[in-house]
This record gives sequence, C-alpha cells and structure tokens, in this order.
Amino acid sequence: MSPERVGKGLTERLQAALKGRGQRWTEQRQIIVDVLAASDGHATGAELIERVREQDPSATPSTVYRTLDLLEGLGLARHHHGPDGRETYHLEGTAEHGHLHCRGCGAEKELDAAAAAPILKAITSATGFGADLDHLSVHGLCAACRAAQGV
Amino acid sequence: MSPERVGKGLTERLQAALKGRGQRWTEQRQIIVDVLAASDGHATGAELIERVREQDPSATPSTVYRTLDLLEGLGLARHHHGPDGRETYHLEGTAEHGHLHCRGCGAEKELDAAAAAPILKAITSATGFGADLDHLSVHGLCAACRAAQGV
DNA sequence: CAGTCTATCGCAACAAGTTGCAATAAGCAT
DNA sequence: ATGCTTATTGCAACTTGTTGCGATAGACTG
Repeated sequence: MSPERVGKGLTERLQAALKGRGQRWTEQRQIIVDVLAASDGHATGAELIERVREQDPSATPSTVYRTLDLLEGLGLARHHHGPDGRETYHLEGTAEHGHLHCRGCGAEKELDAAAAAPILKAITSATGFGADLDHLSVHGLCAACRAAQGV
Repeated sequence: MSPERVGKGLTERLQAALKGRGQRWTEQRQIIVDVLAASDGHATGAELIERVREQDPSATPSTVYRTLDLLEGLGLARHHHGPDGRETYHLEGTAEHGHLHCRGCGAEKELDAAAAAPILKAITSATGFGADLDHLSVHGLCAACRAAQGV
C-alpha cells in the first residue's frame, strides 16, 4: 500500500506547537507522526516501533514512547488500553470514540460520539463524572453473542 | 459494609472445584487465595507477589500469575486494568462493581451495581452490548474537578 | 558563523507480565 | 506404604513499556 502522506498541515501545526513551548522538531518525530498517520486506526506500541524502525533503524523504544507521550500532551494522539492491557495508539483527528470489546467473539467495535452520548449522560447523572469518551472501554457481550448464549 | 469473611468454605469449594477438573490443591494456592482474601479490595499483581513471598519466599511470579488465571477460570477472582494499564485483582464475592478514575485528582471510586444500572442500560440500548460491570473502567473528571475547572 | 543553552536521543537497566521446558510432587491405584 | 501419572512449580528467557543519564545536536544569540 502506498501511504499517501497526511497533509503537510499537520506537520506545520506540530512544528508551531512545539516551537511555542520551547520544544524541538526532529527527523524522528516526523517519522513517528508519519507512521501514526499511515497506520490510520489503531496500532500497538510495539507495531509503531517496528514500523518506525523500518524507516530509521536507529530509533529506540524509549524515543518512540516519549514522542507518543509528547503528541498526547499536544492533543495530537491518544492511547487507550486494549482488553489485554496492551497499549493502542491512534491519531487525534478522527472523531472521539470509545471502544467495545466482546468477550464472546473477540470483536472490537468503535463507539462513536452520537451513540455514546446517552451513555455519557447516564454516567454523569449517576456519578457526577464527566467521562472521557476516548478512554471509554466497555467489555462485555455483543448483541450476537448474547443471542447465541441465550442471555 | 464488611461482608462476612470468606470463611474456610472458600478453600473447600475451591478444592472440590479443582478436583472435579483433575487439578490439584497445593500449599501455594492456599497462600495465594489467603493473600487475595486478605487484601480485600484491589491489589496489583506485583503487590500480590510480594505478599505471597512473605509467606513463601520460594514463590515465583509465574506461579502467582498462573494461579490467578486459574482462579479467574473458576470464577473466583477477577482482574481489570487500572488507568495506567497495570493489572488489578480482586476476589469475587464482593459485589460486582466498576471503577471510576479521575484524571484531575487521581481519585479512584467504585461504582456499585445500583448506580451502574442506568449506565449499563444506556450501553445496551445504544449498542446492543451487555456490558460486564466488573470490567467497566471509566476515565474522566469527577464532579469536584469539573467544578474546579469550570467545565 | 561560532558559541551557548538545553531538549532530545540512545543506551542500559529496570519493572510488569508471559511462556516453554525440565524437575518436582500431588493424588490415585495397587 | 510404594510406585505411577501428570499437574504444578521454578527457572530462564522474552515481550512490552518506563526511567535515569551522559552524549548529541537543534535553535537561538551575538
């Protein structure tokens, strides 16, 4: 697949944001952002490291993870934990969404903002919490598996 | 508040369950169950290992984790992932409950079944999912932090 | 363009979990 | 009690992710 680069706009916004905070733009960060953009969707830390290494074998895990942290600090990337606790990263820019993991069939579905709205509202009224949709991971049984198990 | 101690009945039920499956009861497993019962509430894997080691220095991480897996398989223990992805274990027997993590003050609150009911209902009607309360971890801002941030 | 300040990098060690395998020992049968 | 079968243990290596530190190099100053 030929990863068509994400618009240059992203890189420029990033450079500006970093400069404003006295931070620096480096080749490695460019690569990491490119990789993240190319693996549109979700990728584990290990996958990202591997792909970054294809472009720059000198890259180390610490650099990748630290850059990922940085991007999160800038609100450009997000991470959440999969059903097994492994980290999964995705670029901000796609709409905020939560995740549904089915323990029956292993499927993973995304939960978009519209579908989540009543859930977030229920959380707030029951607990006072303002929940982060991006960090919301629900484990359970999907409709199909519930039917199959006659629950 | 404090439900009755999980008496010796637990050990006996456990022994019977294991025997029925051709599995064995060992000193280590006794210790691990004891420790789990004693750390009523939540404990990370590392904490459990440490405490088990106080009673039996020869215990190794693999044994502890494998026993924990076994207990989960028997429905006697549960684990979920904290805000940082670390594992947290607790004995089944206390009421099912979810977890709320506040990213503002770091507080962790429990979400009991009664409070969660409307939330689970909202999840089901929005997505068809039957959510596991025990695996429900909500990250967000608690009421106090929301007020403090004027959100 | 050279000099300075310091953010970032790479390394190496660490922490939390997981897994394969040979040795041990639990539970059953004799 | 003795031996047999095989689940369980302990070890060691590995995976994923984190952290401290000295070395490198990016960005700004003069």
